[in-house]
Amino acid sequence: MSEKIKRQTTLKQIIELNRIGKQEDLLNILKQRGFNVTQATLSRDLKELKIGKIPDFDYGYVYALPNANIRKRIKSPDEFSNLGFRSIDVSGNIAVIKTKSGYANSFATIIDELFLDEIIGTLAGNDTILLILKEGATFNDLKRALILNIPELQEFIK
Amino acid sequence: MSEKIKRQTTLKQIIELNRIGKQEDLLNILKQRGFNVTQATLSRDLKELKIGKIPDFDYGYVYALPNANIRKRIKSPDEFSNLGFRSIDVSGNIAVIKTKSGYANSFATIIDELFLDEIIGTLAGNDTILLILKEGATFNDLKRALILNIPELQEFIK
DNA sequence: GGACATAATGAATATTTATACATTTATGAT
DNA sequence: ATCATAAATGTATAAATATTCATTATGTCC
Repeated sequence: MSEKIKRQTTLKQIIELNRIGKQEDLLNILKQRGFNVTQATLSRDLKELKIGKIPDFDYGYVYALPNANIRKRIKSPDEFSNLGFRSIDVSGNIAVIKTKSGYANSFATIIDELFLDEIIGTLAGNDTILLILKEGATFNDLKRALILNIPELQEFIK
Repeated sequence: MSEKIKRQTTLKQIIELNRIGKQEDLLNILKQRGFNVTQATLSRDLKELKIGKIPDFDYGYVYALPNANIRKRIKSPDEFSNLGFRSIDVSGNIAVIKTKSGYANSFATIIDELFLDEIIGTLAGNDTILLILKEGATFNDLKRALILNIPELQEFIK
């Protein structure tokens, strides 16, 4: 897993478990965990992860994960171990994911529930999923978003 | 209703209907509507209303209502039980219609039978329909045709 | 009405955060 | 490998926003 992905995964954990109000605090925690980056990088990470800042009753403002991610962490961690993922390719604004026979639907459901901005719709057959990309979204955007949300895919996507 | 409540109500409306990235823009819109306040007051309003700022795909960051408020504006489930229509989006030459679970097929059949010039084919899954647009047909062409034939859709397509 | 308390607001400022620019590092293609 | 391209990051700074402090409005109790 690339350093960036590791850091962003850690970041999600931190924000999930704490109420943090400024990037400076996040930086310190990251530092404790061995990630030495600057505020600028952190700011970019937060943007990529779609982490927002919302008013909190007790504290002023705190960082919060987007709904999609919050939902995702309810799922059992090993749910992804048997996704049946085979490959992903893209042509124009359509991405095609191949899965093991019969796995397309369940995999597509998982993707649906991520509510990714990059995807405007999915369609699953038996072992094939079509992802219709949003206008302007690139293959790389999609891949990054998928890996961000399903880190297990990292090794299968290049 | 006190001036403050009026202003905050207006504020929620504005944020619900627009993608706005900074308080300055909000201030201008408020001004147009007769509310003359400063950025400081606006900042306090946003905090009271628990309005946060979240990353958006196209724009950088946009203000967003807390989840509780967002859910309110979702139409009652039975609103168009006859069709199950949820939303329509387009990317390139493909339009994607989302329906309630299980409704895609019947809705697609209805569309098929309209024999619209703008559509060269449809494909339905469980809750998603793909419409392949004819070369040269725009999203607006499609929307116009759909509304013309299924007036009930009028209010859900903008 | 006047006196007191509380809420609302503005002006100025400190804090926080995004981003332009430059540089380095990784990734692909031939 | 070598070149070309894109991605990742740091530095410095601009942009955006929360807050401090002072002032004005809005009650409410007598």
